[in-house]
Amino acid sequence: MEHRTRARRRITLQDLAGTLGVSKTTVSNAFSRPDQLSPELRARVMEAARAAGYAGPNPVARMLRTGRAGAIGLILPESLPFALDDPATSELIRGIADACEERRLGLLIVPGATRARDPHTITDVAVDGFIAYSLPWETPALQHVLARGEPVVVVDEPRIPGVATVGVDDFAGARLAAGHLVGLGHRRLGIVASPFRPDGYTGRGDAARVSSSTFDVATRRLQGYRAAVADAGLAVDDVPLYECALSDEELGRQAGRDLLERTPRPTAILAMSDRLAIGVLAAARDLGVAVPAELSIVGFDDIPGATTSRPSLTTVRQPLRLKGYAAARYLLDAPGTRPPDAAPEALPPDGDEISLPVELVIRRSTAGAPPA
Amino acid sequence: MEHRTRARRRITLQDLAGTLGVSKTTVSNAFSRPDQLSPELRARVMEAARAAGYAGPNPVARMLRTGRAGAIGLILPESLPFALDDPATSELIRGIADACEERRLGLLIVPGATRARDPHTITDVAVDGFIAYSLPWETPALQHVLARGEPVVVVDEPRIPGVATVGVDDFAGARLAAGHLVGLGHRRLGIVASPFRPDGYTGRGDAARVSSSTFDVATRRLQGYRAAVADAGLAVDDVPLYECALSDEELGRQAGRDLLERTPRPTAILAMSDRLAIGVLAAARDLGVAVPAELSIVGFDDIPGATTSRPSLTTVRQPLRLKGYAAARYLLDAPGTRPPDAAPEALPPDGDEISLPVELVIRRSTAGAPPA
DNA sequence: GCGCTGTTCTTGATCGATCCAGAACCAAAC
DNA sequence: GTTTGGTTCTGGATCGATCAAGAACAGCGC
Repeated sequence: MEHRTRARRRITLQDLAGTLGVSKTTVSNAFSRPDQLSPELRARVMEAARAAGYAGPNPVARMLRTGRAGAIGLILPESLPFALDDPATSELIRGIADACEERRLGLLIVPGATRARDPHTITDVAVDGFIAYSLPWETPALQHVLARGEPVVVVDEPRIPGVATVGVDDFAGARLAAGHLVGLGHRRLGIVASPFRPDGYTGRGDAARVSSSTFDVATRRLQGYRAAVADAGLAVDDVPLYECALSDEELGRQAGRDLLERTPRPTAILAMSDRLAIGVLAAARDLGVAVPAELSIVGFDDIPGATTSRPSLTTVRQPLRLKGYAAARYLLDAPGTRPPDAAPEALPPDGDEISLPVELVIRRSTAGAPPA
Repeated sequence: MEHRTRARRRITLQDLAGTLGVSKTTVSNAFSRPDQLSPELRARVMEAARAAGYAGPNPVARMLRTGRAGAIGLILPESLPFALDDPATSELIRGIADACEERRLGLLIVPGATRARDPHTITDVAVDGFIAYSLPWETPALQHVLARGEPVVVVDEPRIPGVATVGVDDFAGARLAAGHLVGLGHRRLGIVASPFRPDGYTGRGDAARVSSSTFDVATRRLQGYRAAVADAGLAVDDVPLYECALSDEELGRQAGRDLLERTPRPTAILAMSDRLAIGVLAAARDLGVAVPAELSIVGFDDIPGATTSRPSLTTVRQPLRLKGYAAARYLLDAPGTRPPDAAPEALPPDGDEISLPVELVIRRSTAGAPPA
């Protein structure tokens, strides 16, 4: 037991150099730059290292010296368990992981940014840059990252001047969705929204909340919906809105029930995410409303579950996994980010906004409006 | 543009101390130990920091000095996308994340350990300890971690003398599953196994592969199955075995088809994971074999999908999320792991094996054996 | 023999913080 | 007036590596 209590100081590169009678640079080279020393000496060093139980340079010391951390950080708004439950988020993570594997980098996850007031977890973490996903304006964690001056790429939101952002054209996507419905003859629509503010509110739409929204994506999608509604000559204010604090099936169901119990009942519902849309599907089932005969539903995202739902979901597809991949690649390759020795020319400027394409995918949850 | 190219050296604690005319220790204390200096001076320091754009101590430098990294590493056998697809793995991650949030630690994911020959990704990462999940014997990445002497907790496998392991009693669980089936009168069983060696083999059982297995869990579950079979007075060697390279539905289906096309057809199939079992369910559907009337199926794990499958799955429940949580807690609290200042007494010895309980959950995929 | 190029290895500075021991100062206690 | 005690602040050593510059020595051509 003694060997643990005594906290025998771990052997260092310096020690090893000492016992070998060579300089520490040589030992360092043996591990990190094998071409810089003769094969025989290198073999001797490695042998001595094995004998001494030295497993290679301390990563932290190396980081300090080189300035590279070998990992990127992912800042998530909610807890990791929640993120894993959410297909859109986990697709995003897959995309980021794809890029990390290409570059052989670790992925450091820092969840719960929306809740955490304490910057501790963020500031104490060693990464080469951060990806911040779907955060409200003024998230303290994000402020700290920006203050620290580390490279950051934001995915979806918030758009911050001078900070690179990867996202989709939410306005166009939403407009496409709503345009599809009005094109099918629907005149009584309803909207199920993801949150406008990160305060846990779930309930009927509230103009004050909408106008003070701290979530860009929800705002832009709403504008897209309304643009199509207005284009069709309908009154934007007549479209009922239900806001859900979280994008999950249960709240979508709750929203669906609220909207479907109104009179006149909407003939079509726009949901800002597929999970919400699937919840609305459940609400329709609960209330005996036939989809798509009596009610059309359009989601957003095109998560895997959108094809397997009953009926399958018409939705706005966004390339979720690609979004993660693109964000990571941009983070790693953009000028502010890449190692100083890399050529700085011919790279996109900082603060870029990368917009990935969206596409309306028509499945079985939408059909012509029922006769009035 | 110039400000980026020029790579203006980032301001340090030292610089700040210089401009303020105080010592760096004082500045350090202002950030990390506010009680060590007068409120006025601290205010001055913080103000100057804000003015200078200094966002707090460099985490890497702090790590080097303090020896704490503020994150734990998770070594996964496959890619992260695969892990996220696998409900058992993602439950485990949830559990680990629970513990990380309690302790406000980051979670650094290092995937693809089975494939990676190059230790680079592992050795370059700064963490306070590793959780290694379900790795075959002699995974190079694991060897490196052990060589480095970092605290490690293994989840499930491999069991290594002197290394703490968190798992379940696979033998007992498997025996329970098989005992349930023979208790129902089944005499012709089949087994769908998770891999015995990490070489991508999928196909009929092979005694040589089984006896040279590098996956402890599969081995112990097989032994558990066979123990129950032997207890019932049946010939162990008569039970057909199909090995799947990966624990996913598609391979389970393939295995199911193989087993169900044999004559005599098995009346019950034991699968080493729920995903495999769900694949067997699909195979039965493909071949028009009624479950449970003509075929009983027992899974392992009790993933969320086990209740929603048609029919719902009888399975051996293991507390997946708790397993992750327990592993992380053990890593953080066990003697080898905790910061040197903590009291070392009254803690479990190193190399402990924590075994979490399993439980047979009987649902609708099992029933009495059909009349011969 | 002289300079030249190239390989192999070493020295000393550096990355940016924390920590330890102690200095300076002031107030209370004897 | 000296001691004691308690804040508050400082200087230098230290964590464990990498890096830039240069020394030592070899081989090669002329």
